[in-house]
Amino acid sequence: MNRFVTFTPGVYSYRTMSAEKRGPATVKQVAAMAGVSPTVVSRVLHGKAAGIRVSEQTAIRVREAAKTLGYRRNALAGSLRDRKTMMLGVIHGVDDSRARFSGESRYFAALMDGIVDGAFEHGYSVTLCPKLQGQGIEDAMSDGRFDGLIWYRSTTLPEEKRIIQESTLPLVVIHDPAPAEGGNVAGVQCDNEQGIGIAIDHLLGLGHTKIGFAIESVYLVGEGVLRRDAFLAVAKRKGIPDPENQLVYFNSPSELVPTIKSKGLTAVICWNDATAATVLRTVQQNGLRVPEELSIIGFDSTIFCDTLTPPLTSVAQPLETMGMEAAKALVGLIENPVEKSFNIVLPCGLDIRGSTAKV
Amino acid sequence: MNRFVTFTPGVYSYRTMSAEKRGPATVKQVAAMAGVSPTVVSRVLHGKAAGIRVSEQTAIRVREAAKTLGYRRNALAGSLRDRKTMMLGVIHGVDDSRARFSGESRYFAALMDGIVDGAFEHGYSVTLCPKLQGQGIEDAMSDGRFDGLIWYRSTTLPEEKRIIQESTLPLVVIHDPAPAEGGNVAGVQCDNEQGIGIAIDHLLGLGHTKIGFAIESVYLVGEGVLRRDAFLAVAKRKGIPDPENQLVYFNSPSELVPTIKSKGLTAVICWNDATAATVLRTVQQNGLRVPEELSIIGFDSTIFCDTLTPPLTSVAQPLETMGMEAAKALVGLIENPVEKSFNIVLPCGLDIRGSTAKV
DNA sequence: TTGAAAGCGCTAACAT
DNA sequence: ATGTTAGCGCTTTCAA
Repeated sequence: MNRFVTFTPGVYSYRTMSAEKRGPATVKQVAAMAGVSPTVVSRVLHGKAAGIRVSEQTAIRVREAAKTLGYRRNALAGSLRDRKTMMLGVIHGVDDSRARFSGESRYFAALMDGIVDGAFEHGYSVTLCPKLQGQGIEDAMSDGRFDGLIWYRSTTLPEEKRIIQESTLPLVVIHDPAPAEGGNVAGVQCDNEQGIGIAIDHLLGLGHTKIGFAIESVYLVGEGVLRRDAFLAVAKRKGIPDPENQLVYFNSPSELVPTIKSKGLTAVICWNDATAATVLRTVQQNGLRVPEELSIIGFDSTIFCDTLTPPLTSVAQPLETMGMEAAKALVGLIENPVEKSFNIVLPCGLDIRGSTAKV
Repeated sequence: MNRFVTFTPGVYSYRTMSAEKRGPATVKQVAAMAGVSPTVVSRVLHGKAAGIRVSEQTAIRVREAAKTLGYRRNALAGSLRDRKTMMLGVIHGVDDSRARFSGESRYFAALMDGIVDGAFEHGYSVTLCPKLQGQGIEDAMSDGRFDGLIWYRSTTLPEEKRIIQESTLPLVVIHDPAPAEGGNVAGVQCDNEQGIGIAIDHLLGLGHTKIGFAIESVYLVGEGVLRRDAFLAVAKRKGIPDPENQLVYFNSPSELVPTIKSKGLTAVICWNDATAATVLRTVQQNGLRVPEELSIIGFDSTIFCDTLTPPLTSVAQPLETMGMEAAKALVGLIENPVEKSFNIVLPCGLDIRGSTAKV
């Protein structure tokens, strides 16, 4: 029995198919109206130009029917069949809350601008997934909705490492390096060492030699450790004597001024802007003038650098570029899977504001 | 013939089904392993507690098989069948380019924070759709991927009005009112009249009576018109004489100072922050001191208000709230469609900075 | 309590 | 050049 009851050539009984269909017309309906099979409709409307093999006459009838019926391709059905959704998922849990676009830090906003630009350029949509709503990352990884995932994270839990390694989906991790094991994962990071390097160069150029690196002990994980190690490596390379002794670890701001004075520092690089703001406020409260008596450099160049007095000189991550590269790398992994994971490391800039001066 | 070759009870020959399956296991595979039909698996794993009707024994076997196989529900397949995706689309074309998260204006960033919070709260994901990549809004409306759409727009083309009216999908328009005709559409706007109202009250409180409203002629469309009309209405209501004559339309900044002086204005409300910045710069260049000789108020309270000298007093839209309300309204329309369109109008605040002072 | 069948909309593979 | 079949993974009848 012919399932397409309306196929009798020339007889357009498509109206009988389903008087009250919600939503847009389907290939089946267009086929009925044009008096052809759904296959032909699919070929005319979506087939790659190469192997269409449909008579021009038929094609015209099909296109007309499609137009009349207001046909739109159902992307969901196509995706299910082709296992291709043209959607990238962004997981953006940071600790226990989601990253925010607005607020003190332009971090996530700039990153997303890059991601979206990169994705759109290749025709992919970008979806923000609720991480904490029962939809864990492992669900997002395997519920079929995404061709690939971007994971913006600031901490590395062991549990997460495992998930990343076992991912079956192309994955880009922003901030952390991709795990050495496991394929089809890319990492995108800024070059902490180079970033600390330009900060130190800037200070050396201003005549400083007693340059410290400040970080709350509690932040000695993840990025904090990376930047501290970067400081040690670069300082050593630049010939700064005994950099280990220039480290300013602290638990409470009250420890800052004594430590800075006892080490005789004239400049402090802080592991991020928030810490720099703390240092700035604290030393000022203790009567030290910035930048006259102490130069301070932050890291991240968040938007509130401008709101401090004096405005904070800070190392700037190329956030938008990082987002863009992440999206591009992900599209690459999707379209050309690779065996080995790899990392993309991007150079930082230095936004010189008012918190640094000649010694 | 039994399609489920492995159904012989107790015989777990699921391995024969498909030795090399990419991606996660399916209900079929779990069924084979547990020695039941896919129907039962679906019922155990996803069925609403009410009508499950499966023996506890079987249920346990199914759950174990699911765990062993690492089963994950394929959201795509479910969505296709149920016509429910739990995804909201965000169209954010502004003129010819997409809205940006970072940059001078926190506009879109704050809006998105609200949208995402609102959506996540109800378990919906949020997808940013490329508007200009051949995927017009009409495609997004009917490709089956979204349960509803949020359209963030700053201009109103007639063509777009038509699309909105004819939308078959629940739709929320941010910025413009929902068209009177056509159902299941909501509009979200800030209360321009109330916003202008608090600006005027602030100025009246400072002793000003010669209060103008400035806008480039070219912006006398959409929101610009709404705010001008709001100014006229409020000014009239507050008893400011002849408000029509306090309007400062201009094509070039050079027209500003002569107009302001000829009208004898002591304060100017500008239709948005960018225009306010132009007015500020121009009058200062002409030797007028702000706020001593002229008070200036902007509209939108964008982040660069703080970077001007003096910092700009400005009417603030409740952007995050607007986004949140938009998402909630959309979820409402999805889950409980309404016949008539409606609008949500939210009150503005006034961020008082340094550009206003006693007359 | 459990299973078979059917179909969401699409298209590649295989006829004709 | 065009049509039939089958199946992506899921779940809701309906039947046993």
